Amino acid sequence: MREDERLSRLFKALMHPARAQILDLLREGEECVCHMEAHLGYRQAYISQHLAVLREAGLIEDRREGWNIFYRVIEPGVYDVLDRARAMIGNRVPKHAGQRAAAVCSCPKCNPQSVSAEPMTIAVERAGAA
Amino acid sequence: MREDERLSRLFKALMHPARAQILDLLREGEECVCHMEAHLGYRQAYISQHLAVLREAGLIEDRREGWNIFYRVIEPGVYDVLDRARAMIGNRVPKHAGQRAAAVCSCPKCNPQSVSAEPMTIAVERAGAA
DNA sequence: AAATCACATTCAAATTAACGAATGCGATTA
DNA sequence: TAATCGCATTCGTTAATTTGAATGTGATTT
Repeated sequence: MREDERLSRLFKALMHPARAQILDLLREGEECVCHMEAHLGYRQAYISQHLAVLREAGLIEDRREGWNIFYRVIEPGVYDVLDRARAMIGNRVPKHAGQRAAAVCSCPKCNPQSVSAEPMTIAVERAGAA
Repeated sequence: MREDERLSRLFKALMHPARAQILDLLREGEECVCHMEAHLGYRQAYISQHLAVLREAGLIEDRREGWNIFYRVIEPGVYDVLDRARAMIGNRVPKHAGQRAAAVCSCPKCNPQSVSAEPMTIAVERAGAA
């Protein structure tokens, strides 16, 4: 693949706001899909589609662990690109918008105590439950 | 315009190889359209279309001088983005592919001696000319 | 083996980008 | 003012991207 094609493919991957959000979410390390779903507020299939674009662009790779699939950025240099771009347009780099609203997904990383925590139902249970 | 929209617009502008070439050609300073046409080998209208995209993305601005219109990069920070991107994918930054093949266009910058040089006909004139 | 969980893929419709061809336009010269 | 120069814009067609909806898949539990 030629130089300009690789460059084009990189920018094409960074072009979409949802994909930039996903990459920002992966700044601190690998995350599962349910984590992105919970923190970004997109539908699961929608996220999976953008993950496929990022994967085919060679930016991320995945690892399965039981039910969950964890994604991580292959080359941290993407963050240099993202940060320079934000600096150019005069924006701050997001302090990974997640962090709060913890344990909203059921992956073992978000719920270290109970290896197989309850499904994504949190405090708000069915109104008429016991 | 929101942050993510501005970021998206920037990457969308950098996405196309021809536009990256144009920006690389403007590293050393302003150039006229005929210069890009001569050095990049694209048709004039094609270049103008990409210049319009770059202009609407807020990356370049133009200045008229007689017959020629000179373009320049507004925010040099784009080169930080381009260079980081190339570094990430393991490519060198192009040493502005122009420079040689000088004076192939008729703009006063390429032909400082004769303010209004002959049109783009170079050595190869009409076969049957005097 | 059947059901379930987390996630991926396919399909189709709508939007947008790319690009060639043709034409328009402002400034300059004759 | 008519012709020319350098460049911009519009138009139409083709290709790519986006996004929702539906469905498929591998690992796990029962």
